[in-house]
Amino acid sequence: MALTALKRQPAEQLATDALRDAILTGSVKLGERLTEVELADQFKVSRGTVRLALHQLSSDGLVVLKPYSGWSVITLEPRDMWEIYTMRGGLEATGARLAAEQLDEDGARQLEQAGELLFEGVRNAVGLDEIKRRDFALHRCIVELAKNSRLSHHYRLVEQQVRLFLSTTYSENYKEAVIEHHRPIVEAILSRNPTLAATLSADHCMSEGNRILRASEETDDRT
Amino acid sequence: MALTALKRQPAEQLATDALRDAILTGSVKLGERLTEVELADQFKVSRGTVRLALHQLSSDGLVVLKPYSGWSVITLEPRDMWEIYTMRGGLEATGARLAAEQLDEDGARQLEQAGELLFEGVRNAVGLDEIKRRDFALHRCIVELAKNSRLSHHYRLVEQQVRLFLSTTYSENYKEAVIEHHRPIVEAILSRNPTLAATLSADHCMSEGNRILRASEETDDRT
DNA sequence: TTTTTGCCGATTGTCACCAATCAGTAATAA
DNA sequence: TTATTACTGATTGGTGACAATCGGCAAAAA
Repeated sequence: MALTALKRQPAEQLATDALRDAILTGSVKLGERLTEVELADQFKVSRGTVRLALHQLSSDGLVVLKPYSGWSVITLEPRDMWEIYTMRGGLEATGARLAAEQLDEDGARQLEQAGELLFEGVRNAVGLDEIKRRDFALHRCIVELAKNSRLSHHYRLVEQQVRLFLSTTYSENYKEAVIEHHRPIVEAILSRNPTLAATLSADHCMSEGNRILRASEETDDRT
Repeated sequence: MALTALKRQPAEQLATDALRDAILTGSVKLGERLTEVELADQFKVSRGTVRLALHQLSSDGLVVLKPYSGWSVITLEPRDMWEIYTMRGGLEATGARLAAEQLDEDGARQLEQAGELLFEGVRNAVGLDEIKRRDFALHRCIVELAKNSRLSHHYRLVEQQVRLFLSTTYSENYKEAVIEHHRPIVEAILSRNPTLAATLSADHCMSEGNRILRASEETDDRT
């Protein structure tokens, strides 16, 4: 008798996750219109269930509802990118500060591991998607080390929005910068320097934000 | 013809707001159990509507759902207070920094006004509730000056949680400290010093958090 | 032509009913 | 007695039908 507990998922949760995933992977586009009946048909659940899912995602800031009129996936203007990256910077700075203040043996090990995984990936030139994944994982690791569930929650929401336009914005040649951007942050935390860790994190996000903002402006110019 | 647009509110919104208000004012207690049917009866709406409202408040972190079992208002341990005040500090620091960076004539006027309203209230000894209101208003004013809708949104959520245990934690004798705590922050922003504004804001929240944490520990000791 | 009015299809908003699940209790068997 | 099973009430999970609202279009009036 050593069976793993199988977790039932209520349909509302499944629908929410499925739709969220569809939005984040870009299989439903930004600004696309969503109707409750159509989604209900596709997911093979009732409208009420879809409705609940949509409201959840609305709280997460991924879709918006115009009353009695319709749902649609949010759109992202340059202004939104600024907002999102500013938020990310602020939250990560808080996270990095707390992480550095409270770092223990176990946390140090996790952080080193997450960092090394990213750096190793860059050196061995694994796929760009994989690098992105490890990049996100490192940032998330830092935030988790703050041991603040509310911070983690808010950060997850912002991270989602980052993914949202990262799925449209590409960049092959920023790989080299990854190591030099992240290494100092990791080391500041490992050496338990809260102020430095916070400053570096905020700056890193700002420069990332500016880089992506510039990239998207170039794209806009072409059109 | 100069009639103000009357805004119809869907029942879901009304229910959400009413329940939120009931929780924040303490007319439903922390940890109290909530059933969908009972709420539906009281609000004179259907269960589906209440259900939607509860899910919304769940996203806001005010209530929690144990699947197939029941809803209840969240409870707040000392650990939660630490989390909340840490968050608040981080967000306000970000807000204050941005406010100082982008301050314009109009913003400066609003900030001075909000500050003066609070300080004047303290000097003239208006009610404690009124002081709290003006205190919140000043903090909110600063965050709004950052002109970042996402920051405002996240801050509102955290502010709600602050109210949640401020409704149970009292303190008559912190009035004197109010001016000396807030004045420097306001002036740092007015003098457009982002770094100082951020630091002061974070420190202010931390000390507030510690004060309330101590107060609640004393209360716990008595029981 | 221009403005107003009424209509219609699409979509969300609301409701009442039934199903699934949980937690505690009583009945039953060892 | 003790452990297992079956039952029961309460609560959430899910569905289909109906009502309210919106936006655009066509008909009618000016």
